[in-house]
Amino acid sequence: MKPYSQKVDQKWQARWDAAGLFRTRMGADDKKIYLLEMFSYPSASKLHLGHWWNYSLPDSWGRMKHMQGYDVFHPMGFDAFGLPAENFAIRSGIHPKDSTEANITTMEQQLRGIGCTYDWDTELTTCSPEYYKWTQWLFLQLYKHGLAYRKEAPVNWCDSCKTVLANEQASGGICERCGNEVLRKSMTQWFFKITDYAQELLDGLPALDWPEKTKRIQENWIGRSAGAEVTFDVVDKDLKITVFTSRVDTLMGLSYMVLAPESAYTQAVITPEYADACAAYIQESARKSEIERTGTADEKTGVFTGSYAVHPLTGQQVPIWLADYVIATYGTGAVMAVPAHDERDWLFANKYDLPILEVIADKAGERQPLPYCEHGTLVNSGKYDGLTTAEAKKALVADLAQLGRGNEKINYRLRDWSVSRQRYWGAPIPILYCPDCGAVPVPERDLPVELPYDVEFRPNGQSPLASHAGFRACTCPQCGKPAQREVDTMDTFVCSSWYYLRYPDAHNAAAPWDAEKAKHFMPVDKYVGGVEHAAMHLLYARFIYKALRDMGFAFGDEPFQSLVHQGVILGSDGFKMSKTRGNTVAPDDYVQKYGSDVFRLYLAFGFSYVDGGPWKDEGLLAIARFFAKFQTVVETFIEEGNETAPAQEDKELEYVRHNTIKSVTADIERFQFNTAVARLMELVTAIGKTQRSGHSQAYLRGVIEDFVRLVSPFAPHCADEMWEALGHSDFVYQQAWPVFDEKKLQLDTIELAVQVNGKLRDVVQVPATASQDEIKAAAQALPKIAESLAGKSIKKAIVVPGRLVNFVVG
RNA sequence: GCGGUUGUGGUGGAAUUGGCAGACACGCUGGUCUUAGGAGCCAGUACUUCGGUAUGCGGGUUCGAGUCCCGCCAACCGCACCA
Repeated sequence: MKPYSQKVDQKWQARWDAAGLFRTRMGADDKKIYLLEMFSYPSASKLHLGHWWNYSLPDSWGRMKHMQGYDVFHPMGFDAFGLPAENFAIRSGIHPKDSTEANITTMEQQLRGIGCTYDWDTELTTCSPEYYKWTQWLFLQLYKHGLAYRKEAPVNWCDSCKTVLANEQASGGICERCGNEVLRKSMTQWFFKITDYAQELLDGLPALDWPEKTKRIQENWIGRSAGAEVTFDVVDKDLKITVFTSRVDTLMGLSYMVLAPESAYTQAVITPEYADACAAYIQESARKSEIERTGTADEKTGVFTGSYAVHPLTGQQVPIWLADYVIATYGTGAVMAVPAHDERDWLFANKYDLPILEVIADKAGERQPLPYCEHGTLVNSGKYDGLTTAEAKKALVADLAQLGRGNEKINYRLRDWSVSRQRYWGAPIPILYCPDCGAVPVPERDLPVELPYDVEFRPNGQSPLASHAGFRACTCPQCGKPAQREVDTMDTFVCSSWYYLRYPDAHNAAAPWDAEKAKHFMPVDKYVGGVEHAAMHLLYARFIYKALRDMGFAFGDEPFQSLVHQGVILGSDGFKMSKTRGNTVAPDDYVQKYGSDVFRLYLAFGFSYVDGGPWKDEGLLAIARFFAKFQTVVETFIEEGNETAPAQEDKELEYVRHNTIKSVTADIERFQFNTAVARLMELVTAIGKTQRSGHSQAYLRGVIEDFVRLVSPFAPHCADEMWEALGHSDFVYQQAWPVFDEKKLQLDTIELAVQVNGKLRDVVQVPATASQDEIKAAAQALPKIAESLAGKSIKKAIVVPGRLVNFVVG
């Protein structure tokens, strides 16, 4: 047996490969596990610690599952389109395709070095035509079913990345990629109708085995709000304005209306007299960045439009204003203002001297200082006086509905997913524009629309593909006239919204997936990746999966049944690893010195998987020591030979052995790798002890082989090396996972804590079969307890089986 | 502002449903074996005035609270003028 090192890794990786050990059976086996980690972005730097952390530990889980008899499908691929490669190309002049392909080659090598159970036969790369052909096909399906559409809309524009961003990628007015401020710009863009699925995306959350935190983030992002729509006439105009409000109960306190500067109603209500002032205001707010607009929440600005709206119930006329505290893309872009009961309206009304009408008192009917934004009782509201907020909502909506002026309405903060990107390195949108036929989808038989190589990708404010004549010029498939291709590419999140469906049949040239295989393998049983995708990838993928179901590709309702977010490994200084801080850890250095298994086992042992924590070199040394220890145990066993003696069990060791099997199995199952390793350490200590005392070799073999099986998910190379040295010619991966024997965990005597009034006083040894009375008697007989109880009366004695006995005395 | 997470020894971290707080390690101390040891083995290691006190702080429920409830504090995360 060779002492464990990187050489051992290489030896076994080669053998596993040759044996095709990790190839999935792909049969109609009922016991399947689809294990998936979020695929990697092909970066120029080597695999970093985060990759090891993200990939090696779920791999341990998958290895156990395989040994438990599951057909484990564990694929890996590359999310290969996207801005970093293109930005790198702009800096270096190296083509994104070339750099990406080179990076992938390197990363594959390094990923193999971890020793994960990937089925490389199903590897996929989103930037290859064989993949993006189907991304384009997906776009066409969505288009065909009205879920992809084109509209001019205010969008998030990053002037540094020269592209539009989805709301999810421009959160807080900051570009998710480069950190620059995002500008608002009106552009014609392609959108996916994710809002059609808002309610279902919300409803599906409770049943998912996902971190609650992540569900909250999605819930928050979808932002359901129940309220009402109210429609107002505009004086002297043939125009109705509909607003959304969650406080229709305050309708009688209406004192003005506000439109977002970019709302659809805006231009129609501006009277000639106020045209200049309004135009100036609209221009001014368009110029402001998202940050400027939201940063000064207390400072409201606005301008009167010259028009008046009519209160649908009282007929009273109220002025219509423009103000950029109203958001064009939420609700209808128009709101009714009730300054007495809304903080924003309060500030605005005070600033511009608009009337303030108090209509809500508190629940007891007492008037409150304004603005009063709680629920309460109606006052000054005519026939609605005295109703509670909830009652008033119902009554008002009913009255409005009779007049055809209102209805209940659910609103969502979620907006449609903007997927157009004015960049080169992405999947071309499979649409063309014909002067006669308009936007025409590329026929499916003509897919893929290939991304040309010889393109000037340095940004000049328009899509790089626009300047490639050969790409742009095409023929309309409907009328045969010259037409022009769409020159924008798709958001890379489109590519990653469906990749999990492609894996089982990654190289199928005839279809995006094999329906039978997809049905068999979906949903993903365990999905592992960073929490930063909570409101992006994880939401998009759920949407696409549901949309596919509704388009007739029925796999199920949810793609990822169980989700785990790995924590973050910090530098040894406790800060996030960064090059500028100089606290990064390069896995390669450690792996060369200690081998993959030592590194993996340290990752398993040193941190809680979902929390992460600071890196410590000393921890790694401790694991190296543990390796030396258990290899010595195995070597000593082999050298001693003599397995002919009768196999005589060691009772104490049997207890540790079966306790280890039980705990390690449960701990790996719930991703508590650190405690699993702790139990393995206890087992090795116990085996060592037995080995040094008088022992039966024939018995020890069984225990040692169990240990090798149990440690193999964390240290697969070293495990196979030991397995071979123990005389086997197959792989540990093919062995059955040990099963614990409950009988071995039952001891003859057990130890119970003895408390007096809840305070620990002593412990008592009793036979495992002792009755409650016998336990009480034994406990009272203890000198310390007798002393504590002396002169006091026992009011109650509580016996918790297997745990403790508590005497309550007065 | 709203929603959420976290807070345990010198350190990393344990503690299924409330039931012996600090598993397993690191570090430290002592012993042992060694020509030697950054190795192995054994023991100790929260604080303590030895009665007790301890899981961010203050209350509460309970025979019993790190765990449940209420109120604070701190750090972090998500959303944020969403009507």
